[in-house]
Amino acid sequence: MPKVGMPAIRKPQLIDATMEAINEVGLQKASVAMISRYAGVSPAIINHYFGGKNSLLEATMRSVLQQLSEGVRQRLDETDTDDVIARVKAIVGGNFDQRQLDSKVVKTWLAFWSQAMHEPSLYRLQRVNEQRLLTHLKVELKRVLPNEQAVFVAQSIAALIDGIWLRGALAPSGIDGDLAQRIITDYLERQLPADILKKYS
Amino acid sequence: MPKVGMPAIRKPQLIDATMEAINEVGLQKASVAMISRYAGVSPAIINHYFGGKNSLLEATMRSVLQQLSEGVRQRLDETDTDDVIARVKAIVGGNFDQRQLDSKVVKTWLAFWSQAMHEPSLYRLQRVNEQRLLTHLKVELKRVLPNEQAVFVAQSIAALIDGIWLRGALAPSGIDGDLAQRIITDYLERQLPADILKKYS
Amino acid sequence: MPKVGMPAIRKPQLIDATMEAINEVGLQKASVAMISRYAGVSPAIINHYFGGKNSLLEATMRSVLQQLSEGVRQRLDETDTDDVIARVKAIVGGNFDQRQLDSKVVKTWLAFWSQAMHEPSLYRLQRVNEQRLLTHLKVELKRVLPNEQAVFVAQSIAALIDGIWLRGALAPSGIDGDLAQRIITDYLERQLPADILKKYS
Amino acid sequence: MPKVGMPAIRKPQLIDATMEAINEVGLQKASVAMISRYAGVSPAIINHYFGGKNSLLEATMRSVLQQLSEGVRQRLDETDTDDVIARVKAIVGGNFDQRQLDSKVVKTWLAFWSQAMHEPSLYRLQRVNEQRLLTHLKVELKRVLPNEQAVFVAQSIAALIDGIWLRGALAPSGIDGDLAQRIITDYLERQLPADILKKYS
DNA sequence: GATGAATGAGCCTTCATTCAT
DNA sequence: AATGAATGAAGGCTCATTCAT
Repeated sequence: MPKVGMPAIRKPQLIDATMEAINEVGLQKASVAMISRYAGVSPAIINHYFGGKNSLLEATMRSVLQQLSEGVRQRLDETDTDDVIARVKAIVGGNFDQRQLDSKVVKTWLAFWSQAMHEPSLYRLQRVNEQRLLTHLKVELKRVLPNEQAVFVAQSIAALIDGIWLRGALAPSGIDGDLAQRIITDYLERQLPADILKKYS
Repeated sequence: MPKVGMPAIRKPQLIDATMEAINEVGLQKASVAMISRYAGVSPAIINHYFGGKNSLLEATMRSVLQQLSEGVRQRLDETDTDDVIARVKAIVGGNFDQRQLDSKVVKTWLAFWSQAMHEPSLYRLQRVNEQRLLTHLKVELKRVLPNEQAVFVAQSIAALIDGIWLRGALAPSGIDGDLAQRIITDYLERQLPADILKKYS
Repeated sequence: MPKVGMPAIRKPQLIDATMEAINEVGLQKASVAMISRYAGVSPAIINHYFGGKNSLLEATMRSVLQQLSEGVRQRLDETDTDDVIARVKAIVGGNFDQRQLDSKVVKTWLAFWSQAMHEPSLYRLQRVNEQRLLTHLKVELKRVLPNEQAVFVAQSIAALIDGIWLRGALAPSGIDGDLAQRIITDYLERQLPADILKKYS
Repeated sequence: MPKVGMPAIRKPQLIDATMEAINEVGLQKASVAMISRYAGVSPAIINHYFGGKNSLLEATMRSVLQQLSEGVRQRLDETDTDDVIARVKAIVGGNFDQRQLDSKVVKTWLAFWSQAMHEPSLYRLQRVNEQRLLTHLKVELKRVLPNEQAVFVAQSIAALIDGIWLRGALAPSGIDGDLAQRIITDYLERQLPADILKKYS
């Protein structure tokens, strides 16, 4: 009499426990034993559901990325298709969503970022994510800027997002989402031609 | 009389081997055995000279930070004290120095960045470094911008530096130092008042 | 459902293996690897059940002390409450019980005796044991001797017990329990007043 | 230009350092490095002068035994050849000499006692010492007691000496030499025939 | 004589994983 | 489905010893 639907319960539970463990002691010391303890289950469960620690870590990262991706998509959906400034703000806002600023998530992010350089499976996930951010920005900017400048500005904004996030991750005061918006909006406004600016303000 | 002066030879040798190991397999898997193999010495030597793996890692990070710090200082020394734009460029240049872009160094950086969140000793080193970059920038910018804006722009440029560096670290093509200079110079020029700009171009 | 109740099997098994190892090569060289080999299990099992080598050693000592304590208590229980000479003999007998004279146990005892001076946890156990012997003797002797002499005689008998035991531990012929009884009984008879003696013989 | 007479300086210095190390952390943790640190010399010195750690330990034990042996011999030399009670007291006194009660010496003794069971070279030294004490006592006692009783009493006194010493070694208050003399003298007086007793008191 | 350098062996412990139940 | 039992591999570290100087 196997209970049905257990995977749908156990998997998120274990992914959450993984992030908690990483938050507490770092990826390096987040052992299977500790993760399972956080989840309140036996260590063997992890192999049962994920087939190994590596798969669990990959699933955890995938979960974080998905959350980010959805945060951005949602905000874009709620934005006027033509209001470029608002759309960029939506993208920035999605990247500084409250859930993304949780210590647990931030540390998990950073851990995977470092880890990704040595694990092809994580690397691919990371790359897709990086490119998606850039693509989103380029799509919007190309509608109001010459092609070349659009790419240039997109790269800058992507760098600002990651840079502010990274520096905030290390700061004792945490990541300041509002400051991020102010910095990036200011930057964007200085790049847009006067007529576009006037149109949306 | 015994051989003397070995520490001066062994310590840098071991630090270099540490970076090589991190470059190859990541901090997590960079074991004492592997590091000593890269250095061509016995594993016990690490404890002999550093007293433990942790101290070696700390020394390695310290070494990377020092190299960065010196790169910036050198470039600043070669720059006209009054030319703010040139001085900011020097700071940026120091952060994108050829030695800092070496794969070995980049991966070591990132590994420590992630690790720093869970090891107070590394955390402190990292914080000092972060603050130093910000301070350097603020000192220069305050001479040409109102106080509040100077802080704002300094934070932005610091974020751009770290963001471009971080995104480049993950990109297969590596970090593009020239692009960094162009993006940041462009940003700075859009922030400076017209009269200042004219003066230095 | 997993196998259960293993601790009750494994713990005594590991404690016994520890004594065997100490018997064979001494406490100093009794490594976790060797102990687990004697027990026919993997070295990791020791940490699984005891959480470390030190705890296993402490548990081993505790086991020996308990065995001794029970041996004395049993013999006292089987003795007439009023027959002081018989009760002292019971105490001596318990200390020279066959199980306490086994080479394995003797060497373990001696090893811990030496070790106790530098490990507080072992020291406490040892002290309790020492004091218990003395107390047992004093309780009995005070019923037939003036207070001061009772203490004096109790100390002497305790010393005789430990001294005979210690010297026997080192002798190739082992510990001679009968001789111990004769020596101590003779000593006691020479200390007791004539009327008491007559009463119990 | 080798300095001459160095062995005569270094060897006692190292033996003393060994006892200090044993006193501080126990035989088990008294490493060559620590001993040499106590002696203020390089670890290699030990191999130079003793050819290995084991030899140093053996020499240390030999030194302790010699000191004991001399203490007894000296006191016997100062005693009337015919006064049996005084001679036994001399033997006891030698075993509870002030130098033998030093914490450093006591812990060294006990450490070796335990160690002796597993190292033939130490075992032999220990045995010789044990037998010498017994022989000394028997020689004296046979002059005033029937052969069989003399052996019996000698064994008892030897056991008292070792027992009091052992129990005192573990007690926080240390070894009480005076109590030892009182206990043993009392015991002896109760064993001696009345005429002998009268003769020497 | 004396020492710093260097090492190989071994130790305790941790850990991801497998398995019988 | 779930788990306690068990393990082999590996990790960091300590240590006695050797050697060139």
